[in-house]
Amino acid sequence: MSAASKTLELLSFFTPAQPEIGLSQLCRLAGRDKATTHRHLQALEETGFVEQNPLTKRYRLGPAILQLAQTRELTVPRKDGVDAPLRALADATGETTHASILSGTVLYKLMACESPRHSIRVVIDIETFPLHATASGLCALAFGPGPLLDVARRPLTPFTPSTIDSADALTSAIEATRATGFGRALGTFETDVHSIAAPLFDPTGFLAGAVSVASVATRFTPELEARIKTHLITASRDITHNWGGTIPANVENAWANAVAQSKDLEPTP
Amino acid sequence: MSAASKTLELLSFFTPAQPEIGLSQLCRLAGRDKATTHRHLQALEETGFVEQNPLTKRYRLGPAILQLAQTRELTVPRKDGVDAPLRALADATGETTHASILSGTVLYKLMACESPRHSIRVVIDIETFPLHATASGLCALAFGPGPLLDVARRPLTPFTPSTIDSADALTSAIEATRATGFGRALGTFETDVHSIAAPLFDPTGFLAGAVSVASVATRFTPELEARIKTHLITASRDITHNWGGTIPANVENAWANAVAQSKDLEPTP
DNA sequence: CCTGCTTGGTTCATATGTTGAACCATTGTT
DNA sequence: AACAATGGTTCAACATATGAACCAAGCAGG
Repeated sequence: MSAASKTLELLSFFTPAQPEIGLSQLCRLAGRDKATTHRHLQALEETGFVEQNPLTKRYRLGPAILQLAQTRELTVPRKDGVDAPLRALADATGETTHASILSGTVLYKLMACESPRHSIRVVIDIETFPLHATASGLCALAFGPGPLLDVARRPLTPFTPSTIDSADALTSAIEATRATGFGRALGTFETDVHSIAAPLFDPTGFLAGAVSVASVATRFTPELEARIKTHLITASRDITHNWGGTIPANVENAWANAVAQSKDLEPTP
Repeated sequence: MSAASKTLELLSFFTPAQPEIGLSQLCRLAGRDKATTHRHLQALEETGFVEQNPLTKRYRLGPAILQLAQTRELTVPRKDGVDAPLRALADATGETTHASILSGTVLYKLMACESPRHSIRVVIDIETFPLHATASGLCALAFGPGPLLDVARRPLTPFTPSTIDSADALTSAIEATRATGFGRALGTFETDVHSIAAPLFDPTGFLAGAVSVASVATRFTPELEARIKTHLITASRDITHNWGGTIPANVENAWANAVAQSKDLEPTP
């Protein structure tokens, strides 16, 4: 691992839950020497990526980040165009929703939105989504670039007893995702969290990310799942459209089939 | 310069004007070897700070930045609370306005706002403000932490024939800023750009940044200057208040004196 | 006042990771 | 076909990162 990577890694320890970190604390978190960490922090401070609270001497993220974020959003507008559909999806389903974007072989959280409907709800507090264990990840594997598969297989970390742990099981999960147009992850990342996700596409037709609804197992009935799926279709179409892309025909077809089947199996009373 | 700094420096070449940069181009911009730059980019890509456009193979800023920006804004809310006052200031003065924040010894651009009043207007296209040559910089020097002075003196780069080029001249400019509560830079950074700035403060009473109006020399009359100053006071109070701070008494007094004097000298007809 | 604990920060010999000229593979242009 | 771009890779030479040990400052308790 390069020195630069190690330096950049430090930034990932700053989260809304812990926005200010002291030198010693950061050493423990990163598992690195104090001198090393200090020099890394100095490099980050020089370039404006962190700054030191003059009162507490602790470090926090710096202003340079804001500028880069602005440039990024101008270059690849993603946050714009996600907010409204994500909120609408949360309102319609009464569950927590989130959107993620694929960069290289990593699926990053872009935004999450909780519905106030239930007091027990899922909170998304991870920054990147494991590809084999989440609904969004399955979408990425099913509709994203090929090399993703090699990366996903590498560790196949078992988060829960239900986590997919064999290459075969993963392949069939991916096939199911391709067939229905929805990623499905029932307690495979966190027990009692059931998620359904739909893919998102950019103007070039590539998979750009995923939108997902995370529900609590105890209230995840087939009716809810069907409702989530219909609203997911809308959300995915809206976001993809806002990003200047269109849903590929094969995905639209898969959705149509999936919805038709669920109607056959569970006819509305 | 550390390898990490060099890596981070690469990010600063991505701007709204040039959001996608190829490897060779970036080598030229950074003046570094191709292999070096490539490894740096890989480190940035691993951590999500840049991503490669799969079509053009060129690099652009990545999604990790957005998350950090969100955390930063939650930690130190600055953008919120600047937008409205800055816009109001631009409307009231008919000139380009901008806000900057101090981090360590560097004054970073936070946001700029152009007024559509005149078709000839100032455009802020720098990312950091030289302390000795800009109105905002003088505010930082006058009201900011002491060590800033040592840094400002180091190069004293002459941007225009009017740029302050001696330690004595700088000292008296800072004293003038302290006395009036306004930083004044008439063509010292760019010829024909006249700027007035007021300081901004955070909850701990430290100088947090500056708010500034940049006008075109040919229309910069004493009347306009007076109007800019009164509106700057409002903007500075508003932003500082939005950041949870208050204007120190000495600054308020300086403003009161400055406004009274300008009224004596230039009585309203 | 001292002792012990924490914190942020610095030093310097060691060796690890970084560097860049030269290299290859593709692509588009003349 | 030859040329000149592009992105990307290799490896010996060397510069730079590393971390144990160190200092100074602040704080709590006896």
